[in-house]
Amino acid sequence: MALSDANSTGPASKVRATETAYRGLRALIVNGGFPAGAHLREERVASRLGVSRTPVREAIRRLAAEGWVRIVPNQGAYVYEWSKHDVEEVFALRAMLEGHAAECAARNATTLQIDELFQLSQGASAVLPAKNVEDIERIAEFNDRFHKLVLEASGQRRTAAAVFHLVELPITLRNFHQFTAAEMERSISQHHAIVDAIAAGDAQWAGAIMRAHVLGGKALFMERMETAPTEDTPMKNGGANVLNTILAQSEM
Amino acid sequence: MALSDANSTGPASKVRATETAYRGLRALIVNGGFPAGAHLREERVASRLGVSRTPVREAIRRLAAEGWVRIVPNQGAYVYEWSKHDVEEVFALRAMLEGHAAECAARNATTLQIDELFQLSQGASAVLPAKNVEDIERIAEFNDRFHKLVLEASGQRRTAAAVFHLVELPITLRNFHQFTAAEMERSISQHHAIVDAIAAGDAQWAGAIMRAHVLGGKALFMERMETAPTEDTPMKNGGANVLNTILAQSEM
DNA sequence: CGTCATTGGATTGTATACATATATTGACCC
DNA sequence: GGGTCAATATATGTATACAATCCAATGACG
Repeated sequence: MALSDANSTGPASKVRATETAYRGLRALIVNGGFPAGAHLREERVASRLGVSRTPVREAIRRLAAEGWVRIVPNQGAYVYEWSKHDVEEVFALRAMLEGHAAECAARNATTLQIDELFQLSQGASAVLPAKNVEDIERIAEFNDRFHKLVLEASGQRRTAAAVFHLVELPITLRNFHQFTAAEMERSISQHHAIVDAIAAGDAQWAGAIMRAHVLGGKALFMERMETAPTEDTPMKNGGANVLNTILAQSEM
Repeated sequence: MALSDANSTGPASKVRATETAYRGLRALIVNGGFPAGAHLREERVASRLGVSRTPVREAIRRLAAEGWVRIVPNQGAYVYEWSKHDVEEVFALRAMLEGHAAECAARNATTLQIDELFQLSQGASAVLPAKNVEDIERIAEFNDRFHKLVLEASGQRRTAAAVFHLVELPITLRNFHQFTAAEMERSISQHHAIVDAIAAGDAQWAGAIMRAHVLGGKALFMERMETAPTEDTPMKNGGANVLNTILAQSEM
């Protein structure tokens, strides 16, 4: 989907080339254009994305900071592969960091922010029951903004940055597509509870729910993971990183 | 100190320019060459460090990812200032992340790693009581390697990266210089306890001590902070960022 | 006199050319 | 025939030239 744009050889419409490079390269990694372990030749990537090496270099550095690729000095960048262990680590970190953020938000959030959180969780509820893909997209959007806003309301700039870093706006949102109706409902109801806790100023409560919420997402994610890979993907080049694909099929 | 090298206009010896740019620019920020809020003009920085704009750009991106500067598209980078709030956030994050890492290390550490941890904490003890600056440097070195090794032994790659990110190898080590003999002894004895806990495979214990250890460092740090700034530094340009100076007078 | 459009300077964004380091391949020697 | 060394090719690291963008100052118009 988003790939069609990234692969186009023509000049990248009118947006900034560095953004084109970043999104395009990440899409290529996620969708298997560059499989795990692949050596990212700058020029090759550049021509493939229709930009020059400079923005590609910046994109690679950024992806390295976010943990997608590994840079070897004077040798280049190689794409990391996501093991089950990596996924577990990411969820554990998110539970810690977002839980902490929720605690801080319970102490620091402004009434305006609380109100917006309320409206976001209400907005998601209003869509239920989701009937089509469009509905799901809307819920995902609400979900996305909700988590972002909690991080913002925490006033913990570095915590927020660390979470973004981890897997820029990751999993919870992105695998919403695979949620069942019941799972979706539960997730949204947890959002309501988080708002309540923050509004009440109860830090412990807010943190506990958020941690449970994230770890709940992890459970669902791991469930899906068991079935997807280890099938006919010989871990070589073939069908790309199924795992990566699940992780961030974002691209706007 | 390290500034003399960073300010030299001559060609940066023979090492990589990108590294020169990164270290030099960070040193300039830390030591007040660019005060908080300053606009980092790429060309100006480049000429000041004796390299071209390209490595400077990479350095800026890297510093942005680490939270030292803020990038505004099409406008440039501005150095962040470290408020008391920031310091508290960083210590809170470190307590969480390093505590978590200690827990994982208690589960995953190899006997070899445990042995090395033991030797590192023993090595620091052997230096006590510290008589001169050189002794303190050696203890700081042991301390540094100890914390790094715990992160490595945790097997949590991303957690380790996040901690590095936070304030690349930060505070604990750097303000060792200001510790009293008693404080130093206590810190090292806590290292011993951490090794014991990891060796025993007791995750909860290891995590608890590590958290206490980091937060103890925070208390000492905040104590020193009260006295240093808010004196005659009108928060403008004057005597640089005292806070930043304390935070990372690393350089090597 | 205040507000808005225009123009000029300065700065970032991007592309490309050049320098340097690494990996590979082939030849030569053992 | 295998191993080592050297030469070459390829890729990254760095510098610089050019384009697009933004900010500020200035002048015109209401």
